[in-house]
Amino acid sequence: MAEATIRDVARRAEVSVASVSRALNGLDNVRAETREKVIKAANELGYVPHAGARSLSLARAHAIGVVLPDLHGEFFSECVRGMDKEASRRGYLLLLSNMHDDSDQAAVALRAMRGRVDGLLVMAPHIAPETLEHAIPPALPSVMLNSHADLPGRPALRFDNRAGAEAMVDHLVANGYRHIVHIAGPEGNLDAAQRADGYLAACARHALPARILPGDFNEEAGEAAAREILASSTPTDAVFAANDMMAIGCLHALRSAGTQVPEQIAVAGFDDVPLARYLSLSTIRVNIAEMGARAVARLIDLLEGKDLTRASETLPPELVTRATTAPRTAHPNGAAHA
Amino acid sequence: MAEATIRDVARRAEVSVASVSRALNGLDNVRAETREKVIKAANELGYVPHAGARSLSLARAHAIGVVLPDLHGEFFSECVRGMDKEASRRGYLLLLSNMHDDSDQAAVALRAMRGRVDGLLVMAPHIAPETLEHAIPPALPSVMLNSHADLPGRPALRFDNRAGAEAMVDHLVANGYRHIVHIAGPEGNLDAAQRADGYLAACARHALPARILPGDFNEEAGEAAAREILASSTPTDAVFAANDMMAIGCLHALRSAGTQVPEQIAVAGFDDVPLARYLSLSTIRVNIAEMGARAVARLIDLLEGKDLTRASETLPPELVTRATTAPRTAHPNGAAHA
DNA sequence: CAACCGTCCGTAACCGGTTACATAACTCGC
DNA sequence: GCGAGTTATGTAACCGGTTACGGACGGTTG
Repeated sequence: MAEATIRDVARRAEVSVASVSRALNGLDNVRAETREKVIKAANELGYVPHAGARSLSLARAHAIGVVLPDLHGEFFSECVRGMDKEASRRGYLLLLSNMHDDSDQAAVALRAMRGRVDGLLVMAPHIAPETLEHAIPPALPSVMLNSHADLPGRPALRFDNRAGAEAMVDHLVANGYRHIVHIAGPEGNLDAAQRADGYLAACARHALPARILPGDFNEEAGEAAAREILASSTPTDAVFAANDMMAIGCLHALRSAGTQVPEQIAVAGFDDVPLARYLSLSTIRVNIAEMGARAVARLIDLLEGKDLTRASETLPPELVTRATTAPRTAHPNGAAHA
Repeated sequence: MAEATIRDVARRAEVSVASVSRALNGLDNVRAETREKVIKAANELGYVPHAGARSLSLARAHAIGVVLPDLHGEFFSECVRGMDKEASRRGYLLLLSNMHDDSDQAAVALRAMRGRVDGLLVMAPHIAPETLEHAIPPALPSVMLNSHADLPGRPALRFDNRAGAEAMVDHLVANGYRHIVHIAGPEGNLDAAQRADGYLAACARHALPARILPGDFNEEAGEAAAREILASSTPTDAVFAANDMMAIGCLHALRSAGTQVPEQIAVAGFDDVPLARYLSLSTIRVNIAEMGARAVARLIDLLEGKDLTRASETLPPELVTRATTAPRTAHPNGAAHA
């Protein structure tokens, strides 16, 4: 019942464990005949090496740990998909762990990785850098994603949220919108804060009034914001939500209330989730899959000694203009499909 | 630089490694004073146990391996999310590995799990059962998801694709549609085959003509099918795609061509991806997250000796009716938003 | 005081691999 | 026929934990 070990193979092939190891790992100091005996025995026993034992003696697990917060829908899958693609291309496995919003739990998740992975990918926009630094086993190489500040020795990859938000405001202004409301993301979330900053900066630059409504990255927050906007007396001709899900909630709520989008109020989001395309929602593309893949690539380079810079990277944002922010002056009636 | 080991802690606390192990694992045969010394030393050194070594001597990794095929978008994230939720609740980590369509690669992925995980979750609707059985390390408990046939000793969880497809056809018929075309999934895919079966069975039951167009689960296939339908002289009043993405592709292509949905042609899908709700697409809900969570629960029960039945489960499908299959007779013009 | 018991702790074996080092066997040159 | 050099192989230590086993110690009992 129990799986065969290297010693079982050695016994059956009538050689030593060292020879089995050498033969199966393709070292060249093994007689061809011996190698064949070993391979035959291994096949007969259905021997599969015990990766745990292997990584213990090699001090190499060929796995990388991924610690992510609770991500909204597609974001999560895209991120993991990008990571997995690069990881499997380079022969690594991904060990996944969700850290929920609590920082103690995060510490537990991070510690659980010790001794099973060669390095860590950590996305924790909601955890203070000192807390994080303390929670990550110090000798584990790691790459941070969307983290607050740089941790010493740990490269970070992040999106230029601020530039993205500014680009969107610029776009809205260029298309004739002047009263732009921002629906913010959750308090304490770095992405959310940077997007709000970019919005404020751009408004200031254009000498436009700024108005921020609270939100939490969920669709319902977008709906609530729409109600608020419709009920309020402040004039509003565009809504820029800190993420697509809120923009979508807002879009639906506005349309359900009979408001024409974009004729009366334009709507824009951030992230470019697949849904956005179907709803013709203008947004800022955040290629999270690529970020994941790059993070893995950086980490593996680091592990294999190929990355000596340890520099952080900022990925440029990309403005995606669709029908929900069509130019204010010209608005053909039914140009709403992808 | 290197991480502290249990021996470092023992040295600093001036006790033996055995005491350190006992103290840190909460065994009761340790004097309170000793335990404190150990904890103090461990904290000072920032000691984190090496999970790999631990699992080697305990023969328990507290991790479960997940081997999935290339899943389309949200399906993947939902599945992993459900698994992760249950796994982290019960103190297990998830080791992820994509197996692409190739069965050799699948074997590699499965073997790489040996010695790292206590059990396996395998979704492989495209791999022959014998091949699979041969590829899974025999002593690894595992739960199959959507697999072809039952493997001995390995419980399987699957959706009742056939019943779901029948339910959708029944619904279309009840709503007055008579010329229903099915867009099939990829050749050799079990889900696809069962859905097609259900479609054929229901058509036969209603004495309706059946017509199947080829597809591959991607949006483009849905678009191609739409063109085919529009170009063909065969009358068609409803399209039932084997998954939502194809239905969505078809829906867009039909609308772009000026066809009214559902007035001229109804469209239905399968899966109920989040997008479906926004597009008011009728579909069969496949609660993949719950399936993932259940699979994890079953596997852990198996690992901990709580599940003795090893029985397979079939999860019932759920029909979700929305605007794209509204009754044929009454079709209010603009009832298309969620 | 000896016998006995319980508690706490340390030594060393073990999990399943890899590999440094020692050794054996074999070739080659002289 | 012998030493040097090369190559294939085996022995045992090691990776970092856990734990069976036994010893030391102190307290109780007869």
